[in-house]
Amino acid sequence: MPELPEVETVRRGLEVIRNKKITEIFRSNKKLRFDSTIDIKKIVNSEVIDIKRKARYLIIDFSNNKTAIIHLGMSGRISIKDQFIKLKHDHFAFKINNQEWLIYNDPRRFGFIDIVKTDKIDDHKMLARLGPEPLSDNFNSNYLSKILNNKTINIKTAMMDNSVVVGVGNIYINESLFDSAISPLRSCKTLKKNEIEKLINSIKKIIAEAIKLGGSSISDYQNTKGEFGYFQNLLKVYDRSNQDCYRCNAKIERVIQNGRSSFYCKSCQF
DNA sequence: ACGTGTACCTGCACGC
DNA sequence: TGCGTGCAGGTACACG
Repeated sequence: MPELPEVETVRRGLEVIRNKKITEIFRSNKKLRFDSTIDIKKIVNSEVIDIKRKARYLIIDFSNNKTAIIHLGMSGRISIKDQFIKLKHDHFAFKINNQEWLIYNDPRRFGFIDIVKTDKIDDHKMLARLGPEPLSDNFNSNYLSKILNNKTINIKTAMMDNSVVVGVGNIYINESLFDSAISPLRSCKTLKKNEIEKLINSIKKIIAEAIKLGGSSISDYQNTKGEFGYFQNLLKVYDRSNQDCYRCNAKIERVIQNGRSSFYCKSCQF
């Protein structure tokens, strides 16, 4: 489900649990990406003191010096509901202040929850090798040129690597490459400085706009209130194979790169 | 050290 | 209707 804009939308929705107490916990016996032996009961009776996001990870700090790291995988969804009536694929749930429930549902189970000591969070193996946030000043053309100069892989695969830049997934990299008129097939090394600048600007613009619109609801993404995002209405290439290019009217092509679909226009992306 | 392919899992849309 | 196939927002790892 989620790239950075969707996770950020969920994070904002979780603000309603700030300063509230976890009064009860449910955990299914199904394994998520990590084993089900992680003891999430450690946070019962503690209060939520902060809700952050790093890359596509939700980071929830608790008053007892514990932190929950949650990733939504491909199909994870968090909702806040008045009642907890367990549905298929509900894998954990927190009762909040004895009144509402935060419920995690994930059919494919590629997501996870882990609980670590708050001061050890950066040691977590999933957070260890993350590149800059796309909207931060650290993600700039000096930084990116240095990285791309050494790479022989295609630009699309490189930009989806979380050690290069975080949170840019298959939807938004396809859109960003279209916006900057760069072919996803280009070898990193061949990008000129002005193209790198264009690409960075497109990524920043598109990610920011998608956050503003509450993310993209392609199939099942919803925010914590069960509402859909709107950015999918603005998608220009993603999932548009054989349809007309909005810029030049040629047909959008679909190719597979590193096992993922890429959509692009052969006649106006170079 | 880097690049590629595969595994993890369920559900859905499609064609026969 | 039913079955087989391919595809889906991500990430880590095992190979060459």
